[in-house]
Amino acid sequence: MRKGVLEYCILCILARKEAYASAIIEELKAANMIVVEGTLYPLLIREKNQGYLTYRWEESPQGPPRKYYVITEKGKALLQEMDAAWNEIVTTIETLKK
Amino acid sequence: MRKGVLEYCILCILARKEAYASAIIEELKAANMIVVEGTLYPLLIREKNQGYLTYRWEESPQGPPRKYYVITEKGKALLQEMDAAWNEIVTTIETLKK
DNA sequence: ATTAGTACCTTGTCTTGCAATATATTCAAG
DNA sequence: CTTGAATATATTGCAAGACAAGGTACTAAT
Repeated sequence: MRKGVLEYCILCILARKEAYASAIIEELKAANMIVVEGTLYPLLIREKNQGYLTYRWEESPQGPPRKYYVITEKGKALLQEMDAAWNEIVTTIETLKK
Repeated sequence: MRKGVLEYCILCILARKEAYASAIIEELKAANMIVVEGTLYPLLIREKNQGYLTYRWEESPQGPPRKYYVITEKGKALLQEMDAAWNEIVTTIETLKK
């Protein structure tokens, strides 16, 4: 059921601070949402291709360089839309539960 | 983003009272969730095949007979799981939003 | 050199949402 | 008595997304 909410979660995370894929996975896990790399990488690439995200390379203190993703203005606009959509869904469920 | 939540909505509706497809669509529309027939029928059939729903025919006061879907015990159990999953997702979003 | 750890990426499969279209029943109007 | 409108159910074909599995590449320590 988490399907579709994932994209929203990613934008929420990146709206607060830029991050690289493995860090995003960790943060989601801490928030109780399990995501694997095979899901996340294509998603990030899609978002980047659509102009919602951009990225820059940064050296890692240990291991290969990291790809830090950054949310764009367009991405912030999308996030606002998704905030609204999310609230609507929550309201819908509440309505059906009453 | 509504993806995946749909199944949950259907079970919520049918947990309260049995209903036929067109009525479910109307109820969802009233709760602000647009669903079309090509989405709902396959979903209902899947649920039935997995034993979460069953149905019975009933004459309509006007038009062709209606297929009233009824939630099963197994369906109620699934609904409980989905309640838990849904609450978890809501909590996750709240965590990420803080 | 080899291994372990970290990180990025791709391929193939399955599920799901939807547009478009088809089929069937009832009833009323011509 | 057939045509059309309204109500219902159902299928097909396409596209998007989630994920398991597998692959590539860089760094540092042994």
